[in-house]
Parts: sequence; structure tokens; C-alpha cells
Amino acid sequence: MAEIKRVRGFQDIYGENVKKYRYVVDTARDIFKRYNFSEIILPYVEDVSLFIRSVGEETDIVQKEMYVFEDRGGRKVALRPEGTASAVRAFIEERLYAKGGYHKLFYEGAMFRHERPQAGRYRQFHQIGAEIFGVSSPVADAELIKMVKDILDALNIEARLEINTLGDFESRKEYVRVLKEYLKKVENSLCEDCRKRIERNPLRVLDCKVEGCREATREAPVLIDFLSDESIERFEKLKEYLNNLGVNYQVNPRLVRGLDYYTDTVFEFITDKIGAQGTVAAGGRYDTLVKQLGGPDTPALGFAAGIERLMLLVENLPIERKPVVVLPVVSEFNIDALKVAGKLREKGIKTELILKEGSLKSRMKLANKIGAEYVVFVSEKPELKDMETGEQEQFDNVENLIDVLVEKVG
RNA sequence: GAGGGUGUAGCUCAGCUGGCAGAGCACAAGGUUGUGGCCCUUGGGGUCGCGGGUUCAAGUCCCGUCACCCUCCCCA
Repeated sequence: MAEIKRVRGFQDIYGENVKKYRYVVDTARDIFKRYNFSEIILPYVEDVSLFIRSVGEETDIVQKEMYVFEDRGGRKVALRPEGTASAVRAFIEERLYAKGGYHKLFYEGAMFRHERPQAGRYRQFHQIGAEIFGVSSPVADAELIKMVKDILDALNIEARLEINTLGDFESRKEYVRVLKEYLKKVENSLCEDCRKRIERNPLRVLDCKVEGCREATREAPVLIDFLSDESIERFEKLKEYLNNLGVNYQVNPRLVRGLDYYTDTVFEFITDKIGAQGTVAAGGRYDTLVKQLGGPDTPALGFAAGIERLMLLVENLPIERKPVVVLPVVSEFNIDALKVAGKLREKGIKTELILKEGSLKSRMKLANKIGAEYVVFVSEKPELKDMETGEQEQFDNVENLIDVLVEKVG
């Protein structure tokens, strides 16, 4: 029979990797809770139009990367390619805005994009993310960025922070219009990719690495001239807050995000240690998105981080306690061994009962391979062996042995 | 969507100008009565990614195909 293999771009996460996965998620979750964010578990499947209307009709994500299909009821649905759209949809649909105040949510889980797999890039990948709804103050921007920084610090991950402002929706639209006009004029000196970008993602042209494009855009209109006083004020405040929090950053005026919904603040945490896909966490403000999706006018912001990319940067996992191994010396003691293992587990001790029959020697090898800290030999006179030192002690009954063992590992 | 690299044992890889498919690690069983690691002995393991072609003979040469990795693009 032919072996069935996993689908391209999808992966099994097991062994060391699943420990890293859990470590990253648990660490982030802990920070989220310290910032008093509430978890929301969002569906993996949404109406396609949710993403068209939020991420943007013309973006690569919507144009060529979404897993779209018709369900049995003829509905056009998509596996979610990102989390913010769903969070906004839920915010509106669950009428959270009616509860007053503001809302801070975090989520975790799989996202799906049909891209060419690469280092740090999969078709099913996993993100942690958070969103804040109902706050326009840049205090929120600063706190969100600080929270991401806290997560990275807790994971012992170094990444540089780049920030930028895109301005409010109106001034950005105006800027994009003027920029497009300019780019069309210099189109002939642009690279092939950038010519395509003029319509699809004109801001990205400014960030092109090709020398000709850099040359051609040197005189291009700059966004800052189009920003409203309010946007400039907000950006200045954000920088002031970050300075006072001791969060280092670099202003990158060419930083653009690939999703259409961003306004004003955008930021990225970037590393060069994991290959070409160096953006490890990114986010920004999206003050018009809630309204755009049919909710009340609500300022909002958020971020997402790629769990797989964080995993690549995690170096030292916290050390785990080794198990105690319970081993019946001969099979007549299987029942006693089952009972002993049960008692140890009741005491909260990580216990491996050797399930295999065979020679004592082979089962000892197994205990060693499992990484036993102690071995409990179950027989008439139970014995406890310290696998580190090789010392072995005999007991009159299991109760005494368990007491001593609890003393040692409890 | 475009480009480059790699596919041989469970893993990491050798295999020359075509001539009996290998090593290390891992695995299993032993090295005297009921005790691991180190060492020694023995053993099990392969559609050489898949399909075609050239040849007396193909892991090796040719064509096709698939998968994985990396890069561009894009993004977390």
C-alpha cells in the first residue's frame, strides 16, 4: 500500500517542537492575562466576504492565498487566513460594543494561506494575537506594543521594533492617489514587480530593493506631507510613550503592511536570525474597520505573532521533571505495580509504568531510555533505585517506599 | 506565479569513468542465577522518491514526474 503523506505546507508538531509550541503559547497567554485581556476562541471558517471586505479585495491574501470552498449548503466560505477579521466580526456580532467601555481580546490558533512553503512559512501556521476595541488614545498603541515586547522578552527573543504611521483613512487615500499618479509617470524606470504594484500596493514600491526603483522614487511625494495634525500628534505621543517605557524602536517611514485595513500606527518586530521570513510579530491600528464591516464607528488596534517563527527563536526550554519508573520484577507483580503507579500519580508524581514484558535487563534499558530519575522495583520486598547514583534501597512495604520517594521528588 | 538545490536503511550520509547496495548512529537479542548507561558479539532491516528510456548490465547515463528544502514575491 502506498504511504499517505501529509499535505504540502502542513506539518505535524510533536516531540521537542510541541514543547516549544506549548511554551510559546503558555508564555504569551500568561502575559495576556497580566494585561487583563480575555480570550476569544474564533471559528476557523468564515464567510469569504468577511476577508474580502477587511483584508482587502486586491491583496495577495485574498487574490491568491485563501482556501475557499463551497459548503454543502452552497455558502462560499474560507479557512481564515488571519485573525483580526474574525475578531472584528465577533465584536460586532456579539454586540460587545453595547456593553460600554472598551474590550481587550486575545486569541490563538491556526491560520491558512496557500503560499509556497518556505523557512518559517507554512500553509497552516499558527498565530497568537490580541485586539483592543473602543480606544483611540495612543496610550493603547503604546501598551499594545509594550505587551508584545513583554512576550518576546519573556521568551528571551531579541527582535528590533520598527514603527510608522500611515495616517487616517482619508489622508492615506489622498496620498495613495497622488503617489499612484507619480508612479505612473516614472513607470518606465521601475522594475517589473513594481509596475504591478502601482495598482495593487503602491506604498510597497517605496520599499523596493531594486536600485532603479529607489532612484525613481527618490522624488516621490512623502506620506508625512499628507498627514493630518491629529495623526502627527498621535504618532508623536506614541513615540514619547515608548521612550518613557524604555522600548527601543526605529521609525521606518517606508514600513507598509500588506493588509488594507491599517490606519495610523503600524509596527513590526523583526529578526534576521531565521532566514528570509524575519517578521515575528506585527500589527497596528485599524480605526475604520469595525464600521466598514457594519458595526458602529469604533477605533481599534491589534497585533499577531507567528508561533512557528517564535519557536525557531526559542533556545532554552524550561527543564522538565524526569519521570519515576515503576517496574514489576516479574509478571506476578503486575497488579501490585499497577497499584503502586496509581498511588504515585495520586501524589502528583509523573510516573511511567513499564508496560512491556520481557527480561528485566531489557526493561531496565527501557527505563533508562525513558529517562527515569528513580526506578521502583515491585516485588515481595520493594526496592527504590536512584538512577543517577545507582544506589538502591530495600523496603518492608510499598507505603514506606512511597513516603521516601515523595520526600525526594515531591 | 518565477528561480536554485536535494531525494540511497528509522536518522545522518558514502557509493569514482555504469559491474554483487555500504558506514556511523539508532533498533533487537546475548555477554550465566532478578538491574540501566560504557564496552564486546550477533542479528533484523532497502521498490536506491516514482514512471519510462539507453545498455549484456542503471543507485550511477537520458527524459518525464512527484516530494522536500531554500530564494524572489508576499506575509506572521
